[in-house]
Amino acid sequence: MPVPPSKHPARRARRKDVRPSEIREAALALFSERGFAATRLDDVAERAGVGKGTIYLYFPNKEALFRAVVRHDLLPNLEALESVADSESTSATTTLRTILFALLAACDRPISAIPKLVIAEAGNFPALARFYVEEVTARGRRLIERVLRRGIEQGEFRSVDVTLTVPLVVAPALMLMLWNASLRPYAQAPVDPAKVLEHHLDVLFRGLAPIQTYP
Amino acid sequence: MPVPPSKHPARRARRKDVRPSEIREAALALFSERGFAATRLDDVAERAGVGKGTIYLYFPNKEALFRAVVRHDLLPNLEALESVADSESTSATTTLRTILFALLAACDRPISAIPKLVIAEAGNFPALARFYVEEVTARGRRLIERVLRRGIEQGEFRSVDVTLTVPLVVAPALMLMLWNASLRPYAQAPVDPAKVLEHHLDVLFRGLAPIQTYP
Amino acid sequence: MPVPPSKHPARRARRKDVRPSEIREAALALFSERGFAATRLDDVAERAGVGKGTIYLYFPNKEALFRAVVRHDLLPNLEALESVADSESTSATTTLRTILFALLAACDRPISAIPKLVIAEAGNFPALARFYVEEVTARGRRLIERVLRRGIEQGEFRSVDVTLTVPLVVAPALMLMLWNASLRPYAQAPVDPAKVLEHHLDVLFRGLAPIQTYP
Amino acid sequence: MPVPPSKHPARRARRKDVRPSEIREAALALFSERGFAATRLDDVAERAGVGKGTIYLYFPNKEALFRAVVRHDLLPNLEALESVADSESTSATTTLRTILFALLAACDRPISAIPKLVIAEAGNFPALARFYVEEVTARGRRLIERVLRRGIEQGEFRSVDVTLTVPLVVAPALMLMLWNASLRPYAQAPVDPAKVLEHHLDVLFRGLAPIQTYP
DNA sequence: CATGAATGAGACTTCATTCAT
DNA sequence: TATGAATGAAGTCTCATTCAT
Repeated sequence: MPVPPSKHPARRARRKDVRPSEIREAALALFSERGFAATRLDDVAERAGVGKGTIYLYFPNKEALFRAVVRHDLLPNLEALESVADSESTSATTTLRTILFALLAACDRPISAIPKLVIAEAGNFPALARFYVEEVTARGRRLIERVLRRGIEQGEFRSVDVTLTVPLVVAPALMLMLWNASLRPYAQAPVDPAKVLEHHLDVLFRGLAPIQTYP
Repeated sequence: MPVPPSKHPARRARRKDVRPSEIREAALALFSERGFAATRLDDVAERAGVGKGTIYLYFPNKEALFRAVVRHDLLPNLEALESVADSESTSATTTLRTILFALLAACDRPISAIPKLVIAEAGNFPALARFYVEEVTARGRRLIERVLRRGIEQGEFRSVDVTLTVPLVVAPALMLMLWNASLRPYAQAPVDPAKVLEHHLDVLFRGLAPIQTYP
Repeated sequence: MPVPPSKHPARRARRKDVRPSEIREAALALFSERGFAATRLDDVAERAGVGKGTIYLYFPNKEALFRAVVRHDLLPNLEALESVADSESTSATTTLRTILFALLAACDRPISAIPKLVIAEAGNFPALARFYVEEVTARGRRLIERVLRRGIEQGEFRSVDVTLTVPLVVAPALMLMLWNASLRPYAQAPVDPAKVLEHHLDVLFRGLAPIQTYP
Repeated sequence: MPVPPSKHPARRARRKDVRPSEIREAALALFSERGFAATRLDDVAERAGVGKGTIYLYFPNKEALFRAVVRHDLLPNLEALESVADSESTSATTTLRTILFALLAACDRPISAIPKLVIAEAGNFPALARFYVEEVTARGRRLIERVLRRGIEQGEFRSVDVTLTVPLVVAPALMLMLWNASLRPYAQAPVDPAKVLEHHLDVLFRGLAPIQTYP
């Protein structure tokens, strides 16, 4: 019954409102490495530098922590992308380049593991999958569609079906993200993601270029 | 004289060498739905129509079953693709189309869940990840590279860096596969994968088209 | 992940259909000593001579085990009492004596701890409390009422309100049962329960005796 | 100049020596509902309107709180009963009536749950059980014995063994108390406790009446 | 060969207790 | 004095694995 005295007096000094973030960060790191089921909350606690029970002060259970991890940073980042995309001061071409390189840059941040996690666990967490589809996938799709439409209106792209084009635009960037989050450590000679993306934009923009008509 | 009871005469009558396949199939189906950790061997056994202990007659443990599931069908399918790719009777353009539509067709088969599984579990099964990288990813990459090189030599494509081009070619097809295996059930208005792929090929081939020089 | 081989080959030899009884018996013994919450399932398992997980083969959770423990032996015993009570071959006086001494005899059996358990946990298990009230308490009450009515009709007892009389009849026996199951080990000079019951019947029957009228 | 924050001025203003009572009252209420183990100290603190840590300022641990809850009000009440019983100004019959109705009246107060609690937890807290047996049960027994003896001496009762008679006298009242504290909420048509007690006294006093001898 | 009852390590979760503020 | 965030021991329950039949 009795609990012996603890030995981490320094911990309590930290501001209590950063605890949830620290726990989420630790959880994201471990979920990324091992997936949801294979991550033990003990390890999350240790990595966050808190006691095992502390997690439960901020998250009612493991699944809720997982949801929080997935949802927390996604929308701010998506909104940042949207504001970039909808500032019409630049060409659609430049905007797409900016967006895709922003995705590439995100590969160095923990958040880049989230797509892998959601893909892996969609079957076990339908509500989360729906959230992701509606708030991330669909919103991202509409974002790209707007840019593509603007490009077509401004004569940068030929008149393609934007709905069919979105996947082509984002697929290489997403693949780099997934690759980065899962198989890259096991690959021998990694290709330079930035070069791939540059090449992708080159081929894509040629493929979308207005058809030259000669008088 | 009474005959001793014999409860499962039918089961034993089946050819014993189909058991492993049945177990692998059941396991693949469940791993696809729930992932490796969340799949119970009881459920695999039930779905395969065998007793729980029977699995251990053919696979030493759960991880080995997972490896077998991942490895079993991949190489035959890859070899089939390779033989298609290397039959030089057709244009590179046609070959690529054939390959990508073969990937799309695989989306209706259980095997299509394997990339998702490998991506999800790479961190937990390094040996499997290495196998996949070397025997599937790298081999597939070389396969596409050969076709691209042939296309360049034959004047179908302009002279691009094939290593950088491979991801562009396959990314949309892989994305469709992953989407299909995870988030599609939660999406509202699904796009037609075949149309996407057709559009992808259209844009890709325009993007790779030899640069027109005018005299 | 892997579980090392076990070391209780002999256990499996027992007939599997006695397992639930063994587990219930062990659980009843421990619940009686410590109450529901303070009883660890590990201890139940150890006492039953089975592994910890074995309990879950027969009972879905601790609460279900508790319910099973409470419900299992009650009804058969109550039915036995009812058949005694309703065999009208003897006087109501004798029948009551038989019933109360049967309750006293039950004090030496584990089942005698059940009233204590139910009283203690009624607040936490309303469904169980309702079951007990309806199937044990109310049924027992009706049983005694029938005997009392018979006694009145046969002129053994004066014409009392049987509903009000039932508690008077059973209270001392129940108190002995509760005493036995909880505080008796801590008492110094125990009174002889049989003597108490005998005295109770003496006083009770005098108190219920028909009023003598003299001509 | 700003005034430093002071969040709970009202609480601290309360006389500090009422805190323990408030905590005991809250604890008694919750222990009664749920039992010792199932009651969380958080809930006790909340109900008492204090912080969780405050409990430990007055009680070294949960068990000590339980002991305090059990012991606090018992002795004063018992003493009150004793002073009633030992004021010889009335008949033993009236005294017994007064005592039993005092017990019945206590059923409406939280203290009435204590017998249930002690019965439930005797096995886990032997020291408490011994206290209860010696200071409550035995003392109560002696109290009733004195009254019975007085009644016999005064010719109100026939010459019975008082030790054997005590349980008969108190059992119905205790049963009403236990019933009230546990199963009553689940019963359909409750009997009127006062009527039961009145009937009990009627039957008891007839049963104890001196035997009429006719010259 | 095949089975499924049995096992126990291990994970999630709770909550009594502590202590810096 | 009072608080409540933090802790970690301990309990319930799951499930991969074994083995007697």
